[in-house]
Amino acid sequence: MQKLKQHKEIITYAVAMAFLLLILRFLEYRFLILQHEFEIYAGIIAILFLLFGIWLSSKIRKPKVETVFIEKEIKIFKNDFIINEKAISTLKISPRELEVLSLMAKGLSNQEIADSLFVSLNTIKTHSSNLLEKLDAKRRTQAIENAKKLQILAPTLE
Amino acid sequence: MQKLKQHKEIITYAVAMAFLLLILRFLEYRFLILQHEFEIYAGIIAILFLLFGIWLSSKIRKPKVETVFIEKEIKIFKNDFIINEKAISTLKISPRELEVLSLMAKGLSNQEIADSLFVSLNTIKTHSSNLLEKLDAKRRTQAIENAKKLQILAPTLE
DNA sequence: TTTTCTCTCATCCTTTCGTATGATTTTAGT
DNA sequence: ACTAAAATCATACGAAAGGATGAGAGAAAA
Repeated sequence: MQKLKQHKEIITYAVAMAFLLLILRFLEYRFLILQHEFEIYAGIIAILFLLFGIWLSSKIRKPKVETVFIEKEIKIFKNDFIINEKAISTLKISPRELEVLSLMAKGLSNQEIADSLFVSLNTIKTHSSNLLEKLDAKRRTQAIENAKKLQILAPTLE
Repeated sequence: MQKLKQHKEIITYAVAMAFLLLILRFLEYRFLILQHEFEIYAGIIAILFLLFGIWLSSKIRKPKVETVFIEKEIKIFKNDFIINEKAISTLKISPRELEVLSLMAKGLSNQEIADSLFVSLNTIKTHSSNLLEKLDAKRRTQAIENAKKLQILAPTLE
């Protein structure tokens, strides 16, 4: 059954061919006796097979495949920021330090950070110092820049 | 002459057709006398016109074009950062100040900025002070943050 | 020519930041 | 119970950063 389906086209052509030959036979026995009708008979055959050829051709011919590449632009927003947890753990930055770091990046002073976290200025200074060392920075501005490059901090976007 | 060229194909088909009919005639006079050879004659006509039909079809018919659309994904990273010229002009930030600002954002100290711009530390301090006032900031970290929010500086992306 | 702007540099002073060091307390894991 | 890491706080000093102010040089606009 599957093979029948696979060779469906070939079978179709074969049937069509057989049908044409049958017509041929029919015409042969019908008109052969009448000698003078031969030209008409030949003409019919010619037209018939001409048409058959045209039809066959359209079926047989493989369609030209034209491949068109549609360039689909996929905009990737670099805003889909994912915190680089690995960097944080490898640099051994503690949660509290990270907290301080993010407030630093917002432009707060040590005193302001201390106030908002309800700890002393000295505590923030210690965190700050540790952060600078862990982030290999000499200044807080550099620390912030490095942290953003390492995707430890989200980029500042409007 | 031009018309000849324009109808070149049609003429070709006409000539081919005429040629085939000529063969038909020839075969007619050649084999008609021999009655028993009629089947062969009919077969030849059939094959001939079948082939002619196929050939004709291939010439006449427009080639079947099957268009295959393939979506090609093009990743576009959207860090298409555009400097907010308006903000710069409304805040009256001078080119030199902008230069200092961008170096600041990279984490350089005033001394390092002075060295890289071949000016004195005092000059950079002046620029820095002016920048802080223009950007409504109390600290350089805040100035940088504000500048990035105003799209005066590009965001830090890896 | 005069004015304005930008860039430059300086001085004095204050504030903030950063380093070094030590100590206490809490939390979490062994 | 012991240990290690984290968080807290402190003191003291030195290094940057920031504020206020004045001033000179050069270019461009009025």
